[in-house]
Amino acid sequence: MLSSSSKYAIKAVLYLALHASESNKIRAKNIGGPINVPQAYIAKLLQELSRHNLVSSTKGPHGGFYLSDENMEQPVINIIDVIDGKKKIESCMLSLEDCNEGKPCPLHKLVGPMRSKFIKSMSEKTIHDLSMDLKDKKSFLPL
Amino acid sequence: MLSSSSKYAIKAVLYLALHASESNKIRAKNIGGPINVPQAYIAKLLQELSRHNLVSSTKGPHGGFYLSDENMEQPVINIIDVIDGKKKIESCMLSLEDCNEGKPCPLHKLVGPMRSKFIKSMSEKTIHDLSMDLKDKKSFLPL
DNA sequence: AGTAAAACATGATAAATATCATAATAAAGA
DNA sequence: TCTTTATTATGATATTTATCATGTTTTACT
Repeated sequence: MLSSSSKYAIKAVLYLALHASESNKIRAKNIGGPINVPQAYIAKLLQELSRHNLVSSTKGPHGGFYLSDENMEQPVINIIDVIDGKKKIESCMLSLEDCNEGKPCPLHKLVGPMRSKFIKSMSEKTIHDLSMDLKDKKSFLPL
Repeated sequence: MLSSSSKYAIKAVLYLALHASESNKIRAKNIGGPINVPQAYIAKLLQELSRHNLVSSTKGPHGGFYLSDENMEQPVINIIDVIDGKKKIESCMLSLEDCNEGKPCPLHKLVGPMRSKFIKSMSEKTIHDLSMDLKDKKSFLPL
């Protein structure tokens, strides 16, 4: 459903949402451990997210990654989009070129409505929303 | 969501459901074209399905692949299971080891219900069901 | 029996994804 | 301004997944 990269990216961003702030940036090195992802790899992903303004960062001493208020209001799907590309998640279940309501593939009716709902949730829920759940112990992250 | 292999396999099985029979078996060579999948690859996948009794086959002249009545009654999910493995589709959205109702990951509530429904449909709908839709022009396959 | 036509089994190659490593750049503090 | 600490940029390696190729076995027909 999601690539490992996307999963890693979401975990990392949520970790930042909970533990980092502009006055307490977190280095890439210190993120891999807690979320159980190879350090070097998460660093690369964070850079990609940074390039697309989904996370904030500063270089040098006391530098690191954190989320600005603007970053916090991004919907989850933007992370997936940057890492995997939106096409991947929206494309037909059987990868047919022209599969749509009018000319659905055999799995379309089975899957279509759920996927739409899924994409809708992912487009509405922001990082902030999800991190609130975590803070309220309505959901959990550690491995 | 599904691997290319699974998609190919489903397409091939549905193609057989529509066009093959015990008295009119279809060779691997003649399946790739219509469903737009490399011939050699679909052959390999069909063998795997055959090994697991999801399609029927006979060797030699006039041999080929077809679906027995028993094959027709298999739920779609069995194809996915043989090719991708069930774990893959059932596993947590963030690949957390112990993610469940009691200790859900941040995406669990967003995705969980849909996935359950998806798996349920896939477990109920048989090849026969889907091929009926195709015959009735309620759904379509070609590329 | 012998021959040809097919699946079957196995392994080799290619492409995509994930992971690792290294050098360049920027910012902070002495 | 120099040194240190961090991201950033880029490329190399490894692993997985998809694709191709080749030989073996089984079956039908002559």
